[in-house]
Amino acid sequence: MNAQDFDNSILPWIGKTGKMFLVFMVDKFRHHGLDMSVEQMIILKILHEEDGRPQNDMAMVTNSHKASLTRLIDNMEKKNLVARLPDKDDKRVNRIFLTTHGRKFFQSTMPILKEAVTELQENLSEREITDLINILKKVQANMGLGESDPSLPKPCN
Amino acid sequence: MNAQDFDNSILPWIGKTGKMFLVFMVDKFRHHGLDMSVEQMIILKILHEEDGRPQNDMAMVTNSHKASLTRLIDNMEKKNLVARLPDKDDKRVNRIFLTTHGRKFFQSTMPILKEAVTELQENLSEREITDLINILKKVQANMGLGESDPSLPKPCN
DNA sequence: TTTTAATAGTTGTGTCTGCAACTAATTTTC
DNA sequence: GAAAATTAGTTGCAGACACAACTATTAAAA
Repeated sequence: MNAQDFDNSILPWIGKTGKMFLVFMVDKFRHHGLDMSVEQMIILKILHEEDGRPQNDMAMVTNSHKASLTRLIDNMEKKNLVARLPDKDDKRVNRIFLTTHGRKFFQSTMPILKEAVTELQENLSEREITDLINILKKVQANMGLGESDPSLPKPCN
Repeated sequence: MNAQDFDNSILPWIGKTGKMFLVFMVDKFRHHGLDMSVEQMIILKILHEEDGRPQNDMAMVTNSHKASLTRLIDNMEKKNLVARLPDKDDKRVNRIFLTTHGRKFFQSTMPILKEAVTELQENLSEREITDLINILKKVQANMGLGESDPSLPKPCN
């Protein structure tokens, strides 16, 4: 394993593209005057599709630690984007709901997301887009296998 | 822009793969008993290729804010992986050098990186690997263009 | 040359992240 | 039914991140 092999592998490209993506998105939000992180956007999107999900579900879907979700939801509650409501049947469970403001806010960001998609995919053919997604699915599967190792602490706990 | 369009774009795939990658790498380091973050590994790799780079250079290369580099290098100095040495000609500049321990440590992680590459690329053909890298290059170029907008605060300042 | 501008780096503040340890509630097991 | 194990969530602690404001040094402009 020399430097050449490493640079010709997908590892550094996956890593750098992911990092650049986060910067790209935050810059885009800021440029439109939105005080919004990518993580908060993901939460809004999930709730927009299925409101009232348990907090623990959100941790699973977002590949985050449950403790991270606690703080993220805390901050979003402060901004009046979401609200915690205790589950009626299971008192341990917090269900997260979009507030009216949160729903309106998310809808107002749709044009920005659309703009981001357009810019990201500029100069990419339809074929390249589907190829990229399919290959990334394989890469995700490769990374996901490790989670099934029972000797390791599982994420999202 | 509906949910379907969004999910069929590369945006969520880039984002999720990037996040999974960070978790994957940290888990791998931890599994081998290494207290090491991806960011620290990148710094070690850069210095291994070109020792004594100015701190500001490192911020540019790693797409990080210079303030982030300050703390990252702080932590790596505490672990005796790198050392700051002031530039002789320009007293503003800190040059970062690998310590003997840092160099040895980085070399000991090479097998782990090799293992990570192998796992990431499992079930991927040579063609898919080169395709993925080439498409990601285009995506990076698409994200990089925004940086040239003079009205925006530039990163790495 | 003296003032002004640009550059490198640090520090304060706040967000997102994970891990470990904890509480409270629910299941399982005995 | 009571004890033990599991689950959901919070909190303390710490690493990594960005932005703004700051110091110190160097370069450019007047």
